[in-house]
Amino acid sequence: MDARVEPWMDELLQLSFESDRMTEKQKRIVKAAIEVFAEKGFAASSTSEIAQRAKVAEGTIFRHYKTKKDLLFKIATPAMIKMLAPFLLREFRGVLKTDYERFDQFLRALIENRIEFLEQNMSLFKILVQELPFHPDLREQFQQIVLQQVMARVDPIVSKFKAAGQIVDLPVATIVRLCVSVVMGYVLARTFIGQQSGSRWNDELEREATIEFIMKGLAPSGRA
Amino acid sequence: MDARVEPWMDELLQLSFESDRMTEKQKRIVKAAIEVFAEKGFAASSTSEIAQRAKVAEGTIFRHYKTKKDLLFKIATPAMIKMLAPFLLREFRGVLKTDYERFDQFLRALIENRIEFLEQNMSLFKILVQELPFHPDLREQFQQIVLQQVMARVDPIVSKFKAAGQIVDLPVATIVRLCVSVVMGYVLARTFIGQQSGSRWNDELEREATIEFIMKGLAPSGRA
Amino acid sequence: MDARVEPWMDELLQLSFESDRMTEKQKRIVKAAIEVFAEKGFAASSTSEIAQRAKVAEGTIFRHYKTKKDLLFKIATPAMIKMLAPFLLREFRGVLKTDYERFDQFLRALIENRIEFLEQNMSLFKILVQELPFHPDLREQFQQIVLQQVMARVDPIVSKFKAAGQIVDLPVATIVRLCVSVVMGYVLARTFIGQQSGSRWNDELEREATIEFIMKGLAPSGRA
Amino acid sequence: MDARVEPWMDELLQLSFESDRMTEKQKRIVKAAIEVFAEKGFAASSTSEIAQRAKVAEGTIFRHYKTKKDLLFKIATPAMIKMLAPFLLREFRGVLKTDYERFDQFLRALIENRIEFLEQNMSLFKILVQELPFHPDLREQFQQIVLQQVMARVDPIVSKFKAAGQIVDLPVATIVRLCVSVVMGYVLARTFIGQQSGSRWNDELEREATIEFIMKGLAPSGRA
DNA sequence: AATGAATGAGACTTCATTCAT
DNA sequence: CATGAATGAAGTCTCATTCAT
Repeated sequence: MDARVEPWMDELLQLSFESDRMTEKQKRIVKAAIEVFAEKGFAASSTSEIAQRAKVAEGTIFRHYKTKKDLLFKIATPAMIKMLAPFLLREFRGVLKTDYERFDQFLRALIENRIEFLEQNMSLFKILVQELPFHPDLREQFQQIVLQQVMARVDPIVSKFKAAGQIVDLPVATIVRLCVSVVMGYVLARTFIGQQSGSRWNDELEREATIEFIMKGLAPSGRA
Repeated sequence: MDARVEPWMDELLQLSFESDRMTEKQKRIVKAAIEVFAEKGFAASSTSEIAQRAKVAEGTIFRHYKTKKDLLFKIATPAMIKMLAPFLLREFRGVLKTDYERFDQFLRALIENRIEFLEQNMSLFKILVQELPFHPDLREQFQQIVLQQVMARVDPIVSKFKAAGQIVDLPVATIVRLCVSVVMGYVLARTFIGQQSGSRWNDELEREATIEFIMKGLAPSGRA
Repeated sequence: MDARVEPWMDELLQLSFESDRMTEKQKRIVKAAIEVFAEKGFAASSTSEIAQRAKVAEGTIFRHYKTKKDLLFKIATPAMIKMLAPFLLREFRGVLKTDYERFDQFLRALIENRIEFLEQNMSLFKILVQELPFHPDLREQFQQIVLQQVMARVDPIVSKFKAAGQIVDLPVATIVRLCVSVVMGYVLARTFIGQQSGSRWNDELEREATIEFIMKGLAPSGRA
Repeated sequence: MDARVEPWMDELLQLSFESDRMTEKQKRIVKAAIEVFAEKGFAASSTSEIAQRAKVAEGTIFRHYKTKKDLLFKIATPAMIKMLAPFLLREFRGVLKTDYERFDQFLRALIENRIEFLEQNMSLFKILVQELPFHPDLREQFQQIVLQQVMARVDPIVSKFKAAGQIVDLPVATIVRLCVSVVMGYVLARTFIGQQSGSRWNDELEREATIEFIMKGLAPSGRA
């Protein structure tokens, strides 16, 4: 349970919180870059626009980030890590404590925690999702950090509930995939549909329906 | 049930099958463009590379498509329509006949039909998903064609199963969202994980688990 | 004597005379580039200035030459070859016919032929001399083409005169080095000093002195 | 014989030896600049690389040298002077004492002295040769210092040997040009060819051949 | 219809130089 | 004196698009 955080992970974690060490201008650059990348996509974003929005000279960007791609990576890597912080950091690990008695308690806690995060970091999330398919190195990072680290921490918890007969007997990876799909779908729908002017999106209802859907979907099969 | 296909829809449908009217070179251009767009993303693709792959002169592309964006649209619009063909075209509407007795029969038929399509048109699908966020006009088309048209046809069917007490009493939009999320998650996982060299992806198991997950998740709540 | 021209050499030779195949604009670009490179040096030359002088758009340069460096190379390689044409091409080989009875006849013929060439191609020569130290690949080409090819052709001739006791018994390479040094010195002085306004450069005298200096310097040692 | 050193020359001479007054950092800057300039050429060298190699901040360079070009000049001018030191400075003037009985003694002494210097200052020499063509002000300095000063001192010596019938009756400038050409050719060949791995450069032989070549080339013509 | 040379706007990036600390 | 972050002009190069052939 007390899975140790590897040393290199510590380093990464610090990376993701080093915004303290950034100069004022660097922060403006990163903020502007996140905005522009999210709005137009990485390839369609120009460093000149980023510079303008950040109110710095274009050259300043390249003093801090060797290339445009470097800027993307220096944004994307910490973003990944922040998304996983609850799974990695001791102080965040409260949400993962295994003494939830019921799976739906655990699921609800996790989902609510991450949904909140995603909503506050929609742009980062969008950039990640958009660019992962086009940058093999980014994708590898994602696999190593997200898939492996998260799975390593989630597996024992899910396994426990499986053993307790609370959820269906499927591979943990499959269970996680199903959960993630549904939650992502919820977040996307909320973002796209919810933003539309005339739409009526009853968030409470949708969230409840989503969680219940997962719970029922994962209920042990031979329940009858 | 025999929802009429509106006139403008006819036009669109023809658009999506007008490959017959295309010259040999046009077909090569479209094929090359789909490849390149899917590989690198629209913004990072160059017309020159498309021309090279299509083995035509750069100028030829612009003889058929006013701009690069026009090329994207002339690819994306038919793509959307092809994806919806089963919902729109009479001859395809077999999969949607409402005389399925059970919801899972209907779901299974639909899912299998569309999964097959997606797999054969992965590039088109990828382009659509990638570019929708960046092209409001494309997005609007998507909403008008996909959301409205499909919902118009799916709604009565789902409503029937709801009325029959076979599935949970949630808004049809919510039910569709949940289904689509899960299916997309399945397709994505299959594509990403399945392609990895050392991975063991038991497709039959995963697909069955996915469908069962949906079925259970949508089972009427007060079932007991 | 009828040393065959190797196949790859044929190719190179054609390269150096393919100006026929060049479009009007390409010729202007090359001409402008030679001018600017010679005036400012390669590194200090800007493609924008070259474009202006050639009266083409900057982009046009890069349609024909992938990079600025490519432009340099596409200029330098044929330049080297043209300089060696008399040593390589059959039709030029008149100057090298070995039936000169005396070494000074041979030397004089060669020098005058090459001096004339150098004067008509001063810019090319200057570029070569300036850039050779900074481009290893160019230097290697130079060594393979100039040093090896020329030496292969000059060696038998010089050896003959050596055997005939007309010139000093030193390694051919040394003899060539001494001759080349002196001729280069003559050309450089002529160019630098001769161009100065108030200078009195008696070309006939200098050239004669130069050739006589070489002849005497290379006279057999134990002449007495 | 005791040609006075003009006052302004004193200043220059001190310039070239003022390294004593340089701070530690200045010395590092100059050393780094010489390295980089020689390696890449002035135009292709960046002040940032110089700063890095000198292990000083970029700003520091500009505290001591107003511009990059100023740095070049502050390097090049003393370099010229050092090269001429034997001709200018009293204490060095030993090599130039006119009481050599034979011209070849004088020549040998001078050549050996300068060759040694060149080899120990190859980078400086290379920079000078490379940049002279592109900086008119540098060139003018060179002409005023080198050509005029050196000629003023060399002329009487060479004239003496001419008068004594030891060497050919050509203008002193011509004689000097011939000597310099040959010596430069020797130094260049030694540097380029001698550095190559598999090359066999017999330095003693080459140097002796070079000097003998000059001697014979300059021998009085009507000697017979 | 097809070509591909030509264009020029604009992309990313470098760099000498300045200046507040 | 020294620093190094910041600048913005200028550099190389790409690219969608046009047009004469």
